[in-house]
Amino acid sequence: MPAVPVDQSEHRSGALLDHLARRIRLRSESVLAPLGLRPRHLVALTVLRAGGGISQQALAGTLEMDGTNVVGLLNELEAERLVERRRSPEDRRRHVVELTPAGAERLAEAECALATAEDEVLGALEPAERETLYELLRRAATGTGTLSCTEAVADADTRPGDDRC
Amino acid sequence: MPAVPVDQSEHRSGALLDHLARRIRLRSESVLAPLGLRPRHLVALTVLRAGGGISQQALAGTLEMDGTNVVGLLNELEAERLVERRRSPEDRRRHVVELTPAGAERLAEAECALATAEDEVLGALEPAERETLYELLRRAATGTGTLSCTEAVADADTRPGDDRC
DNA sequence: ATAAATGGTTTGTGCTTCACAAACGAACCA
DNA sequence: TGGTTCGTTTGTGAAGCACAAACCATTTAT
Repeated sequence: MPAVPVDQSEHRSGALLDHLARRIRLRSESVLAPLGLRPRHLVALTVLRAGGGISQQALAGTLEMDGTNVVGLLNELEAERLVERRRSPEDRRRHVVELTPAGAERLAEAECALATAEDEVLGALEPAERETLYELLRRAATGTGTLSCTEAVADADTRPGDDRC
Repeated sequence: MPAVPVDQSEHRSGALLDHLARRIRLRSESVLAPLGLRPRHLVALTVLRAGGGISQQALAGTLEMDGTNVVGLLNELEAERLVERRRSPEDRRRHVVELTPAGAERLAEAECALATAEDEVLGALEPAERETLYELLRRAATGTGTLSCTEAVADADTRPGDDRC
């Protein structure tokens, strides 16, 4: 038995994650509705912003949802020009899905609108802690190993003026 | 305009949280099924472990779900003796809900069973980071302000022998 | 060149979760 | 006594989702 003081590997985050996600989703739905979006859309847009130019089945893979349902989701997003399907030049069966400028803008709007919802749920955390949380979640979601902040920041700061919500 | 270098308040965690929660839930369902539990049960048990001896409508409040559906949830949990409803001595309309020893044990089992599911989803994070994530989530979920680790650890370590999964 | 496999699409079915409403008994409070 | 609150039951309806079947266009293998 090692001399390590306490075993802290018992802490399982699953239920907490589920709980918080639900609480945010409840608030998000009402906030997102006026924008014509549902939480699911937001997740898809976020994934596309993180790694665009992706095939539909790759998207279905990272979203871990059935391909047929991805079709419907993309139909809705494309109907509002938030997303674009282009045929891949290498394999013309494939659709390359990408966020349109309008989509990026709408996503930013939605995130702004969600600010209060998140503030409500994550109110117990200080700004720095929320940033830590964000970074941990992002890394877990993208599967990326340790990554300097620079990429994310560079990504978020390509919009010059409208930093304020 | 202050001299702060970059605005990092734009990072919204909602979609990421939703995404990760979904990924964990997908895996959890199959793992939890043999134990006769569903993710929702786990959340309820976790809440009860964190703050037991609570009334049903208080539980409905923190769970943010309809009271009528809480009844059904508790019925299922009580049918397996994981939870106990006792009438409150002060107000005999009220039910005081508490985790039974069997419930605590089952919860621990479930968390163990979920280890692999979480490992899969949170694989990109190192153990220390996962612990940080857990602590942030826990604080956000319980609404508790900055809190020393001691409580959580003391809570988790009342079981002496079975630390290993 | 012909056959088989693949990416995407459409349609339909069914399950599960959930919110919400209505009506009830029991207990509390005025 | 009457109004109110807690828990309960039952039912309804919407939404999210997985899954299957059938289809076209295209790619790949034989």
